[in-house]
Amino acid sequence: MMNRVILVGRLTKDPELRYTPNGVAVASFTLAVNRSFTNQQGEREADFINCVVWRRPAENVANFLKKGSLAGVDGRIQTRSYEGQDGKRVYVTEVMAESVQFLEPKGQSQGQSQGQNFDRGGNYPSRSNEQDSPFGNQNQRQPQRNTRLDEDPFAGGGQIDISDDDLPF
Amino acid sequence: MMNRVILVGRLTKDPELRYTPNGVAVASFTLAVNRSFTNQQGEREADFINCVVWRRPAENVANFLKKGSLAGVDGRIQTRSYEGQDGKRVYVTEVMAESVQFLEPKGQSQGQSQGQNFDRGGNYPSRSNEQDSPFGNQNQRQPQRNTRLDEDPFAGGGQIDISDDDLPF
Amino acid sequence: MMNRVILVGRLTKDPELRYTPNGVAVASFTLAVNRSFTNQQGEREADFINCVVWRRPAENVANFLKKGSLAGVDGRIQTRSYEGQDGKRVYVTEVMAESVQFLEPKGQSQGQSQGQNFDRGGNYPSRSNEQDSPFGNQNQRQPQRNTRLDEDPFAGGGQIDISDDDLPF
Amino acid sequence: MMNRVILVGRLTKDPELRYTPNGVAVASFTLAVNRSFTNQQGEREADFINCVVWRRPAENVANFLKKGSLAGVDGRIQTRSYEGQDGKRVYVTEVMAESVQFLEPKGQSQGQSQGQNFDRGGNYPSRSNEQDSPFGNQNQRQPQRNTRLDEDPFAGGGQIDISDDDLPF
DNA sequence: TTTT
DNA sequence: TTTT
Repeated sequence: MMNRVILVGRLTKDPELRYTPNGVAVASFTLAVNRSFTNQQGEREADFINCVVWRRPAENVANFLKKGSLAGVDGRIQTRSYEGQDGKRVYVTEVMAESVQFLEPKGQSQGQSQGQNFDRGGNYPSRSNEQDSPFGNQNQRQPQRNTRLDEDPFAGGGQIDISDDDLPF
Repeated sequence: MMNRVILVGRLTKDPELRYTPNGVAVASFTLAVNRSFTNQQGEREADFINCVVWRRPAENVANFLKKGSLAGVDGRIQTRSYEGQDGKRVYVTEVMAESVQFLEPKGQSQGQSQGQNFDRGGNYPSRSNEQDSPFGNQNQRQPQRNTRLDEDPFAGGGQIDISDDDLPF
Repeated sequence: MMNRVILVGRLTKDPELRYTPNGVAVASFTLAVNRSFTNQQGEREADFINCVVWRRPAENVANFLKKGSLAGVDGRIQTRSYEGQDGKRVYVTEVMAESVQFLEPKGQSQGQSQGQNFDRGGNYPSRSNEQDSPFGNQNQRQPQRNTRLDEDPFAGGGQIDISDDDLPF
Repeated sequence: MMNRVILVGRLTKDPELRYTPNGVAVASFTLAVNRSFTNQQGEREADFINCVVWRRPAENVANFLKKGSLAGVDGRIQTRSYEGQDGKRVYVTEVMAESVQFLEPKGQSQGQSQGQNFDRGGNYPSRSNEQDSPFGNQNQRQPQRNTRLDEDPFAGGGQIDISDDDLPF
């Protein structure tokens, strides 16, 4: 089984940074990737691809990228599902970024670190629980949260009234 | 802008082959790609990734792959949206396969063409309208169909009563 | 069989543009790709990866990229061999770019076409002979040239006295 | 900077497994990747791509893959150079595999672990010195060996009389 | 809900 | 709605 995605595009908005109850950082952002071909009307469309990063690179993304920034992503496609507000299952396909590359030239935008690679360092817990570890082991009132992400980070859940352990991340 | 996806996984079901009103073949299928790591429960999960192919490779996919077949995909992530039955916009992220590789060994399953590459040949119309050309130019009662795919090939629209030019593909 | 390479890096020199006897353009250039990790001395090394492009994108590369330009490449790894000057076989591994992306911001360097994708258009001969077609069919005094490239475009063959049909491309 | 390679092909020979003086495993093998197109003579050529893996996945490769095995590689292109026997610099381009996927069906060949992913586990030292750490820090009579690999694992150095700390890996 |  |  292989699963590899590489993208270069521009952020449609500032990235969103959140923390799990256990203090693990997650950033989410959408990349607009212009197509290399035009449609029948001669227009160049774009794909809008939702991306997620964890831990240190998440914080780097939040610090160095903003709406319009040119960024590269190397990661995998990930699918999850959650219960929608109407009670039916919503299926989500997004890119889990393993490294994010800042492609904005030095000095342009506020980023001082051109071409820096926001890699997952080697000092993090084993990859085998990278998705689930953020939720911790204690206090599992909604234990399914440990297997699959149960909310959509792109759905704008911020305005919903949630207690700490309801947090999607 | 760059957009590249490579997947190797197994079909969750037989592929579905359809034709646009203009006679262009489209196949859709879902690839189950097992993750290389395990979750907190020690289970190996999978991602279920929807893929679409057009034209000749679509027909090859329909002829040579079936539920459980091991296949490789080289393509791009594509996003589209359509009007859901409840009137609200549904956003779809899927993989538009440019070539599909049959990785099943010879003789296993019915496929007689091991390792064959279901490439888009060179004899097709220019890539610049690959998404839209299937829908043709005439009879545009729902002209938005020419810019964006307006139905979800994975939503099982087959049972809906549609006339020829309502076909999602 | 699958073979896909994606690179983002900077040109180590201006690209070299040549033409085959049949007038087909080939550009070659080397991309310096900084590694995301440091070595034992704490230095960040780079990989220097030779790339080749054909036809229209070759001319775009020659027109829009120069030493130091940031570029993205989507292509395949290609291996060839040729007779070295000492009579022994030299093996070459390089990237055959299918599309080249100019990632330099507008106005920076002379390139006026930021983010333009130097794709192979759809109007070229079928992919099935993309490597060989440049050499044409006539005048095959060195017919092996039609099967495999026989000189190294990165070896600096320019200073060698060659007649038109000795050209490596 | 981005650097990503994905390959699916067959081993041209049994993999070679070596150990550094410090006991770190390195496997090298060549993947034959058939092209998806044919040349002017209508023949389907192949690219022969040298690959290297380190540590645990190196041992898995040595145990489960052999000549003819179908394998997938996810990694990066790496370039190095070493002093040739004639005193001139030899430049090498190869694929440093980060994970190797065994694509042979169960029971075919000796491999009992179909579809297993020979990933680099999470329990290894940080990626920042993945290339150099095998050589250790002590006994650096040829200190350049710590910065760049100085011999070609594909050159068949086995027959050369070398003491332990001369080992290329 | 989309970027230059 | 998921594959071996």
